[in-house]
Amino acid sequence: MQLYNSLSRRKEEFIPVKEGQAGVYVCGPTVYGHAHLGHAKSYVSFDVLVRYLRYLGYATTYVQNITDVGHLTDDGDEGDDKLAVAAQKEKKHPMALAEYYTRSFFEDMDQLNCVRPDISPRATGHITEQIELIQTLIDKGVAYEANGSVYFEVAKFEGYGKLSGRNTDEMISGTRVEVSPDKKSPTDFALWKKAEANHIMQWPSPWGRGFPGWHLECSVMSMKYLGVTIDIHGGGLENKFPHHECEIAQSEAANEAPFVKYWMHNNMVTVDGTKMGKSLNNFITLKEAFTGHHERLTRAYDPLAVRQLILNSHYRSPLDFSDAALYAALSGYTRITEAVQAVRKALAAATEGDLNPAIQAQLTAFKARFEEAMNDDLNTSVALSVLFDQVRLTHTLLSEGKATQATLHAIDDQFTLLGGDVLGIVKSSYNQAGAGTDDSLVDKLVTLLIDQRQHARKAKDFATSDLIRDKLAEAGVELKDTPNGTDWSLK
RNA sequence: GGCGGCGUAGCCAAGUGGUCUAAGGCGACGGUUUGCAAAACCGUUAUUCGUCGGUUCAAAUCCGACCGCCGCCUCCA
Repeated sequence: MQLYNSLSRRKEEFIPVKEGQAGVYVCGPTVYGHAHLGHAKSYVSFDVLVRYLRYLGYATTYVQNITDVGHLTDDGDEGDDKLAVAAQKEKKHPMALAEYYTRSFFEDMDQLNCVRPDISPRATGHITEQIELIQTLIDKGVAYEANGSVYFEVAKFEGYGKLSGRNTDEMISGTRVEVSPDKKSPTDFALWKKAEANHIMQWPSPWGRGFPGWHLECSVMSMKYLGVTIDIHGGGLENKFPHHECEIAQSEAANEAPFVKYWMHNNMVTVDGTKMGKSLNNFITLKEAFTGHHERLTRAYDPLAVRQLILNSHYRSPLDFSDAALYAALSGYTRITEAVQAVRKALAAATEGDLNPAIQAQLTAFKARFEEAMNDDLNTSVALSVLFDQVRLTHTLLSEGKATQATLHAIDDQFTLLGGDVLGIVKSSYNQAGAGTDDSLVDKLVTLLIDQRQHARKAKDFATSDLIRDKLAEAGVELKDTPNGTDWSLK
């Protein structure tokens, strides 16, 4: 598999540190608010990476941190802790706030059908390790204590800037924030920050009470769970600098070994063509997208339609969310879903017999094209197009009505494998009533009305049958007449 | 100001030197099917890839200029 490595700026063959194994670390959320569309793009993209690595047979360990301390409102090391600020606003303890939004995050990611990371380490759970790493860096002479805080001395680390393509001179001249007098150089960054007395989140350390700098947690936790050199480190493009640059500096200075083999960065999300900002009134959380409670959305969107929209473009391309784009993705998603449901329904009534070799050959060709696309730096857009080709094949085959159980099984298995296991947009099972309800009363009433409509149709009383269909449609129940009877689904 | 990216049909989007008179999805239109629909299937929908110029036997793909948009350097995945 070829992956684009942000460090080398080109596609490279993926060769893990340990044969047959893959260690993936992805920068997780800072849990001070509900997850939004930007989080969705990032975590769906890396979810597909992890799923595909597993599909290829790599024993994959997926680590994604939860940042619950240290991420400042200002990367110049001068702002307040984001969690502390939000906690004060919501009148909650920072840990309560972190817990609340961590749960919210997992809920949303589950909705998007992202596999849970194997380990979701919290920054606050690794204070000891962070202090140890700081001490190592001081001992090696690349970090210094000043007035209760500890800074990393960038000038002592030769490779600083190799990921983001910046040099320190430019950075100094471009500095826009006021520089702390404690720093030897404006480019130095905080490893440990001295806490004021009123700061709730603080821990004892050899340098007095304080809290860790934001960049440190990723170095410490990736090292702890994946080793000194990890295979893949993923994150958003906006974190390339300074966050990832600082991670490299800390980790490589401490371990004297390469930190990451493959750096992967996903591109950003815009909404209606402009960047998503809290102040721009175009900030859409996932919960808002799933419920439709946002002025820019005309309806609620199935979480997997959001997933489909994300997979429709490449992870390294920017993605513009709009109601129209979401709607288009929903239509496409529905088409795939209905094809899968149709196969499974037909399967129950299919005759026994051999697997149709012509169909088998087409499925094999689809699979090869799918893998070729995914092997090329996770080209999900092309992978998805293969799925649509399989949808067409499926409908054509079903309309002939001659497919054997073995043939339909093969189709279903491939939908489940490629569309389900890898892309995560095909479910292993769907509710009986299509769009789905487990309310048996609704089921009975709709069935009753469908029966009444059938009587009217047989009697050529189309005025009545159409009235029933129209009224049901108004109530959100859509009817479809098929050769085998009438299907219904909730819209 | 510094660094990076993007501009492909009505919309989303893949393709980054020849197989491109450019995947796929959505939408629209025509047809088959249907009592009528819906769904499905078939067909049509970019001789052209922001503009101009250059390199090359050959460019959407490489180079240059220009125009437009976006991101990072401060909040944000």
